[in-house]
Amino acid sequence: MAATEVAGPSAQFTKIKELEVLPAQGPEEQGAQGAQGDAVRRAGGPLSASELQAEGSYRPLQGKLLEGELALVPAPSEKHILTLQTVHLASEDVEMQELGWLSAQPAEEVQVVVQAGSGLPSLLWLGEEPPQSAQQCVAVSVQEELYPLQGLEVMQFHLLEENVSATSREHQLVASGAQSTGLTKFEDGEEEEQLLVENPLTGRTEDQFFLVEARPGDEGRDEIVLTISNLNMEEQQDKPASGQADVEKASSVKNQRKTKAAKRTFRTFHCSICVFTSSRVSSFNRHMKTHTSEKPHTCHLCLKAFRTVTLLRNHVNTHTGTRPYKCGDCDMAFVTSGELVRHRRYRHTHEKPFSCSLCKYASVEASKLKRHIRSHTGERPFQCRLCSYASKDTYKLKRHMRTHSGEKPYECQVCRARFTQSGTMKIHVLQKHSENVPKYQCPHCATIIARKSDLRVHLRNLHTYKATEMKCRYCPAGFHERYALIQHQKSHRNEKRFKCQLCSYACKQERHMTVHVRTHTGEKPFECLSCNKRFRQKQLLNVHFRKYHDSGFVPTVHACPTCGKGFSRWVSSRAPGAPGDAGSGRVAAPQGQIFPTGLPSPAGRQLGEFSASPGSLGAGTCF
DNA sequence: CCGGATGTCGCCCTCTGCTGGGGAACC
DNA sequence: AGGTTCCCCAGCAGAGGGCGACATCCGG
Repeated sequence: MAATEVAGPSAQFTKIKELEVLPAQGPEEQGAQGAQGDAVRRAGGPLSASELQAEGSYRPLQGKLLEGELALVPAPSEKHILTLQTVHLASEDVEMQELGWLSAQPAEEVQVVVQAGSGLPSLLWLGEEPPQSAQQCVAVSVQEELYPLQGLEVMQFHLLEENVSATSREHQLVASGAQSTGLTKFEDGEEEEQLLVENPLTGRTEDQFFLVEARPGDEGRDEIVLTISNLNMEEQQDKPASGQADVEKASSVKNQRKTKAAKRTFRTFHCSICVFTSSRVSSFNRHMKTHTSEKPHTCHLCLKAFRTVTLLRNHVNTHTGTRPYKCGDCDMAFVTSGELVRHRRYRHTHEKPFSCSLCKYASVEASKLKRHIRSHTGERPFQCRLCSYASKDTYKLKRHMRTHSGEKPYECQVCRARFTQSGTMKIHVLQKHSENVPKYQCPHCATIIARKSDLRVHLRNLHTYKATEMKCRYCPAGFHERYALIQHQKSHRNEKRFKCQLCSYACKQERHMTVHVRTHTGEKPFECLSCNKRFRQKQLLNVHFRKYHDSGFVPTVHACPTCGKGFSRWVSSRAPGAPGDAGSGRVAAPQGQIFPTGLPSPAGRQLGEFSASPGSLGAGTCF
């Protein structure tokens, strides 16, 4: 192991966390890419079983990295993905002392403790002697606040380059759900592919393999114990003459697997169209069919073609209604087993394998998590072609398009009113055509409001504390809540606030005081254009004009039902607020006259009483 | 080759909450 | 008589649940 020299990193270490998954890949691919100096990322390629499992809990970590908040405490059974993060280190300038030091001894298995959340990466190199520079090390940065350690049971640390002289290096960290060792999850062929190493001098590169298991240290989340299993040690001692590398593992199980692997002669099949590789020719052949458009199996009902008989059968089942997969807990049945599994998660088990790292949201499906994440990122991929609106999903855009088309697909069955959204119609039916409509009582006043959202507006407008004091219009009192102010001002309502300076007259309305003051000043601003007679009130002028200068004017006479005597006015003296009262403190008379209740008027009148003043029109008239 | 497991895309639905116009009450 | 206030109401968008249909992977 001492002979193993960790290749020097470039100016940037590729390391622990990044937004995307870095799937494992086959040795041929690695070799090819290494030769090209490219990154090993298999973007868009199919994921391995372990990756697929890990992807089940895809967690975008970028936002958290930036904000540095939100500690995750998921259930131990949750799956998490460990992604890679690029750590930029100016290799020549890095002060080694500034970083933590981890030395992986040339033993089969080494345990080191990393202080979590320190922000600084620790440097890990192989051997007892300190490295000459950071370039000979691998950066190990564990930011424990980014993910729960109990979810990271095993990692495989894969160094792709073998020499200090290399210009760049790549590391792969693969999260695995295996219980004890990451490699136990691999099927034979996969494992062998993982373990194959090429040496450039012999046509293969000599890679470094480590198995890194991370778990919380004794201090809980304050430190992290990395158990580093050296997978290269015996390779140095026991390299097969064929040149094919053999990689050792720490456990006896691994040793057995290594022996098994060493006995095999491998050949990998590399897809010329994509990055797929396989050690099984059957898998390879099957994969190659995915690149053809050949769909030999046609539905006899709709002529749609499918690649396999199974797909065709599932499709035909959608025509026939055949649903072989029946839910044991309800009456639902499905065409495929996957639909049943998903249904059971939604309705019965409530298992939600996809968790958001930024909030508590979890979902049954990855697509739902993907959609949810847009609410954090603000991403709106679906742009309206007619306006600036952009949506986070296709359905919202489609719904939005109704605002342009005017389409109202939802019709009320009672009144035939149409609505753009079903929810709007539902509220309409509830409020307009239902009994026992729920009402919302304001917790601060007696107001009852039909909709919760309107109650919210009510609370906002009337019961929100205002920093600046609001003054009463009529007195010096001040209030911080609008509702209290209004209630207080209402207490002034029946006050005769306007007091005459020259006599004891008082009234509620300023305009009445204006008229009254004219009785003191003698002012008569309203002049009859026909006879030059002047009046203090416009209303008096109007009455005068009709009576004396309008030949077509016929005064209405109200006859007393008892004696038949005629009167000019019918006075109603209903109590304010009673039906017929406009609520404005005015009393309506059948002639259309309005009596300001605040003005001096015949007192003590009851409904049906007659106003009889001395003068014309029999016993009483105001003319 | 088959079939189960898993992933992906799309559609539709519900629930929720905000907004602004209308109209009646109020001042 | 006119301005203001406030509840009613429909419009509209955000977020999430549930399912249909199909594709792909992989073990047997």
